[in-house]
Order: sequence, then structure tokens, then C-alpha cells
Amino acid sequence: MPRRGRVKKEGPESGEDSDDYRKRRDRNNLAVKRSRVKSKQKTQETVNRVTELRNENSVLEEKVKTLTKELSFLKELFLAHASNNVDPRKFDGLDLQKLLQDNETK
Amino acid sequence: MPRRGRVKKEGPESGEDSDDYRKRRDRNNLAVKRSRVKSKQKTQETVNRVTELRNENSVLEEKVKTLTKELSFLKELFLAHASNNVDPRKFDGLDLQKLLQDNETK
DNA sequence: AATTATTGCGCAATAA
DNA sequence: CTTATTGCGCAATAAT
Repeated sequence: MPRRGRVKKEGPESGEDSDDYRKRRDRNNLAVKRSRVKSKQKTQETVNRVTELRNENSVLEEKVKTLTKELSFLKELFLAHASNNVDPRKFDGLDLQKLLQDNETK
Repeated sequence: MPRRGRVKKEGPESGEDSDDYRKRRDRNNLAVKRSRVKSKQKTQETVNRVTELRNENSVLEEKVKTLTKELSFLKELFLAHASNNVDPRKFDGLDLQKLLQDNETK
């Protein structure tokens, strides 16, 4: 990792190299800008990713909620049957899809 | 928003205010450091948040998968029954929990 | 060995 | 007036 922080001074050397110095400085300044732009983009993407994941999460939570409800409903139906508290004949011709759908809305 | 970017120069004023200038610069430099530390913390938290959300997401995906499988299984059982392809008496005493658990592993 | 990329630091403008 | 935030440039040094 870079040690950073001005420690020495090393300013521009003798006049002759002044041109080179400036050219090098200018090129580095451009590199610095590129690097910082890239860094900010990355940060922004991370922030956006959080938003996306939150949404996906929300959808999944909802899905789990719905599925759990459906499953509960079917289990109850099953257990009621197994306990012989429900006339098995009532199960004949049941519209399962409709039952589940109706169950979702309550 | 700040206009940023050196535009003027305004270096330290006359000697008299030099002390005040340095004091102000020093205080600002501290403020800059605080601000940058805070900024980096926020960025890091965002990165961590992405990791957390990915994990939550993974758990939820798995949950949905399991619930969907269980639900399919129960629906099949139901439909088989409704179609009278299964002797209703076979449902009596069914261990629903065990059935679902066994179903998970396939 | 040279060039670019990254990063800590300080300055100044300006936002809060 | 004070602190906070941000663009910019410098220099050290990491990375290629």
C-alpha cells in the first residue's frame, strides 16, 4: 500500500527538466481524475446494487408468505381429512387451484 | 453545490493574519480528514450491506424452493385423491410432517 | 525501466 | 463565524 502523505519535497528539478516534470504532472493529474471517476462509479454501483437486492428480497419475502399460506391451507385440509372430520367425498372434484387462489385473499 | 476547483489563489494574507490563517487551515484539514473517514465508512457499510442482502436472498431462494416442492407434493397427493386413483383410506393416519420431510430430500 | 493507477494529504471554494 | 464537503493538484508508491 502507498505510504501517502507528503514526506519529502522533491519539487521540480532544475529548469532543464521542468518540461518533463510538467508533462509528468499533467499526465498523473489525468490518471488521478480517471481513477477517482472510476472509484465513484464503483461506489454508485454498489449503492444501486443495494436497492436492487432490497427489491428482490421484498419479492421473495412475499413469495414465501404466499407459499407458506397455501401450504398451511393444504395441510389443514389434509389433517382434517386424516382425522375423519371431513367427509372424504367432499374432496372429489375439488378445484385445487381455485381453493388456493381464494385462500390467498384472506 | 460547491464550485470546487482552484479558481483564484488567495494565498495567505499579510503576515499579521498568518497565525489565523494557519489555525484555520489546520482546523479545516482536520475537518477534511473527519469527512473522508466518514465517507469511507459509509462506503464500506454499503459494501457490507450488499453481502448481507445476498445472504438473506440466498436463504429466501432456498426457502421458496423448499416450499414450492412441498406444495407440489401436496397438490399431487390431493389431485391423486380427487381422481380416486388412491384409496382414501390410505390417507388415514398419514404423517404429513414426515412425508414432507422425506419429499425434501429427493 | 517506464508508465499508469491509487491513495493520503493539503488547499480553497462553497455548502450547511 | 464554524465545520463539512468536494474538486483539484502533489508526491509517494503500488501495479502493470
